Amino acid sequence: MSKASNTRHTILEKAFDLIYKKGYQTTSIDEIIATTKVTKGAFYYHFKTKDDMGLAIINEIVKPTMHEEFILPLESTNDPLDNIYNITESLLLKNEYLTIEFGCPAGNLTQEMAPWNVEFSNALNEIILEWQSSIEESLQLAIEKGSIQTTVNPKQVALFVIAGYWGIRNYGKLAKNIDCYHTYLEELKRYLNQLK
Amino acid sequence: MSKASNTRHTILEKAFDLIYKKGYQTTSIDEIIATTKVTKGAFYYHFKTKDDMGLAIINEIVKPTMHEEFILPLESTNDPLDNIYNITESLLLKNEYLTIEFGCPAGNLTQEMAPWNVEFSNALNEIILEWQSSIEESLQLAIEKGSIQTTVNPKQVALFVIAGYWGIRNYGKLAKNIDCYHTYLEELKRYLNQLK
DNA sequence: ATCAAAACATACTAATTAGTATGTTCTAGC
DNA sequence: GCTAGAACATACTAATTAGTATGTTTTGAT
Repeated sequence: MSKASNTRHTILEKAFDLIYKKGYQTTSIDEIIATTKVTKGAFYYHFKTKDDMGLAIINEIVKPTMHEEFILPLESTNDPLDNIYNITESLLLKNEYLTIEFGCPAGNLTQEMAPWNVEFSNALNEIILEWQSSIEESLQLAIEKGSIQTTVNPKQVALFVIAGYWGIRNYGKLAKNIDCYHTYLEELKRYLNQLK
Repeated sequence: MSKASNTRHTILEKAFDLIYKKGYQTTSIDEIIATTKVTKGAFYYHFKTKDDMGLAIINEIVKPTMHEEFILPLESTNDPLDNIYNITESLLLKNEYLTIEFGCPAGNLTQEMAPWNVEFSNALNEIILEWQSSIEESLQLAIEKGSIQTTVNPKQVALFVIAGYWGIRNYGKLAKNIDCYHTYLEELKRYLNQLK
């Protein structure tokens, strides 16, 4: 990686971290350049505006990360329902980048920005739709294989799972204790099993 | 209501509306006093700080409203599962104060403020715990009456329902279309029926 | 080695922010 | 009607904000 694109990437990563913890609007450019030790000139060389940087974070940090941690594991040969449970459990209890008090980065950005920034909204929507359709597809495959009931509606289940994940992430921000994650996972397991 | 307490209440209501739509941090005092046509002197006579007003909004607007719309309907004599479904449907599709693109006021505030404001966090947590425990209690009663399975774990189901609600509210902010609410409600119905 | 463009550095600006200082007016009890 | 405190009004401040103007340095191709 060239020195310049390294600077750009450093900004994106540190800014992502600040935004994940503090929110987008309340993370200032001054704060970002202070923690990255990059000057304002360098920042505005790489990004036209703050929103330009925000979009780059969604597309170049959030999107690939979610692809790796949410989508790819779904494509394993295990039972789709097991996959969904294991991915959720892993995200809630084992992921090293996410902490309970700060929630889900994509969820946070959606909550904060979706009503007021069409570009953010579209970029986030793309990511979520990708997640949703890969859950759907894996469920559809399971129906065809006969491993889950034919009355299962893949679209509904996918949405239900995603909503649950975002919701428990937000709940966790209040509870600040992983007990709620365990409780949630127990019920998720029951819910998924009942689809078999 | 005296003129003074009327001023105070007007501030709280209009500020709530702005904060619901724009977020807490990005709603300025200047904006609040502009839309309420109250002067800064009046504002700071009624509220020590912005956070003081924020707390008052949670305790005096959000809390009673949620009590009325989330808790009280649970106490009707219907089947608890029907109650849960009907309340959720009513909140998602029929509530006149809530709109899909702006999500859930309590969920928004949690997302934005929980990690950084202990007082907000505590106040919001109180509200959610009240909601949660009233769902729990109504499920417990149903178990005792024999109308749902004895293997149902009320704590788990309550958390699952709340997470789902907050999650679909956040999802809706991206989707900006009530189709997702209908899809979610279908699966919620299926999930709840399976507990019988 | 030269040179043009890429990459970065510094010092500024104009707007907005929460909050304050210092008033004036209204209202209720006497 | 008088008066004290409640209720409100106006003009300010200091800090912070995103973004810009105007530079200097670094880099890679020739």
